[in-house]
Amino acid sequence: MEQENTPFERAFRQVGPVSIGTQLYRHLREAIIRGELSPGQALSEAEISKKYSVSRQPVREAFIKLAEERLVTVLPQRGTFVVKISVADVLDARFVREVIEVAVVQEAAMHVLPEKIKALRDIIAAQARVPHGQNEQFLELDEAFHRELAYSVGRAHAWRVIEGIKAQMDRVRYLSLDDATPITHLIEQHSRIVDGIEAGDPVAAADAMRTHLREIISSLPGIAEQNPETFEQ
Amino acid sequence: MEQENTPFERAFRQVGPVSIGTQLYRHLREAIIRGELSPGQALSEAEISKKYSVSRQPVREAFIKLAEERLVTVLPQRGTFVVKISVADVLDARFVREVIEVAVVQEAAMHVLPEKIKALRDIIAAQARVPHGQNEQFLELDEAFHRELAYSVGRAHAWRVIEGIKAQMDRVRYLSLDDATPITHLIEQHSRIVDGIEAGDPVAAADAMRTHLREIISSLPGIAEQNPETFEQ
DNA sequence: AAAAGCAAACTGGTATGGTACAATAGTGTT
DNA sequence: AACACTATTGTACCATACCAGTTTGCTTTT
Repeated sequence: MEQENTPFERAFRQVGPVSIGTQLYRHLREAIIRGELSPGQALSEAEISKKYSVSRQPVREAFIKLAEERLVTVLPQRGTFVVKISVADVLDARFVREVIEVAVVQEAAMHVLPEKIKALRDIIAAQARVPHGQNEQFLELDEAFHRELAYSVGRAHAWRVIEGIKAQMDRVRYLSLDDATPITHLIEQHSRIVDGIEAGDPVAAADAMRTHLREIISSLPGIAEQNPETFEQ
Repeated sequence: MEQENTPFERAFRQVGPVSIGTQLYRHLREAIIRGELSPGQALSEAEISKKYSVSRQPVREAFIKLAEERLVTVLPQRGTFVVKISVADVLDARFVREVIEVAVVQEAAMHVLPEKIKALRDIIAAQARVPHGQNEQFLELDEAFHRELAYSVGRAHAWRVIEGIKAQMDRVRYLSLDDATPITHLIEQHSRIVDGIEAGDPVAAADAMRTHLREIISSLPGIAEQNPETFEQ
């Protein structure tokens, strides 16, 4: 965890309609995806509740949501653990994500509004302005791009599914932030996707998306070799 | 809810590694999908906990899981409600399910093992033996068919996504059990899907799957007209 | 020295009391 | 009669205590 907090000063309190449990869930989720919590690491309810000066109850609820997302596994009376990354699972998840996003981009190429294309171009432009080394900011805009793409054709449910899969894939990306594909290359791929959409060419758009998604995890085998402790088996 | 329970005799208790909260989740999930709990109906923690003679804690955890699956919505300090079915959401969910299952069946047509084909044929044969009117049993075998299909090509993650989507679609199916497509017709469609796989013809298998999934919700507009209270807006 | 047994220190699961907020019914006012 | 205000009820949320398994480490036994 990156931020400490002094005792007697609780890090989280219920603010507005956002419960402490939900805040904890979001916080822990980010920490796991970014690798700040190591795969295999034990996370007890008591430990987390003490760390953030809250009761076990909201911690427990956060764990339940994280378990639903396969980011932790809860073993009754034994412990809760950050799940290790599985190469097979990531490949399987990529397969599902690819077929969904390819279908989405094909729909977009056939009947998307010009204003939506502009919104996508704006996100790409923002990515180009991200300073070198600000990888987290880049990944946020990457998420915005894929979200906007799904929403542009009214596929909210598709995005919901993609979002869960993306979390698993992003865990790998954070492990390979440096030696991964250069950012400029990824921006270029985003542009080609929008080019295909704007040209009304579903085949070109689909090909661009496939290339993009496969390149994202191209470094997976090497990463798994370099970090045996964070991967399953 | 179908089953009553006498006071002082709790319906649920923690048995083995399955917690009360998990049992409640499964029970309520089935009840919602089958329409035994009406869309829009309020479900308070206290009410459910009293009904099953358990504390509010496991009920609350069941609600959280149901909310993650979009089967209930929790409004803080206001109540928890069974979500109404949305025609747009069902269509959106079907879109995602179609692209996934079409991709799965294409993979299967290209390299599936003969023993897996036999397993699929066995499920279809079992469906043919289901007595007329035993719709729940038929739907269980329908789920087994689609699960076995995904597992036959090692796409466990794909099935996990399909499972969630299927819940939304099954809510509609339970509403239209009688006037829906005849069961014999659906069995025939399953057979054609396996025919395409066995013939090693990805195009035929994909077409059969598309036809099948679109027919499943063909009755959606009519059902929405007949049950305005259970649908959104 | 090795193994068996036992006790203490964990773990997550459950029950219950209290809190803040929202909705509502009722009362008083205009 | 219509409206403002108040008290009551009901909700999900949080905190805390207790429970039942699991693990761990020490002690005892062989």
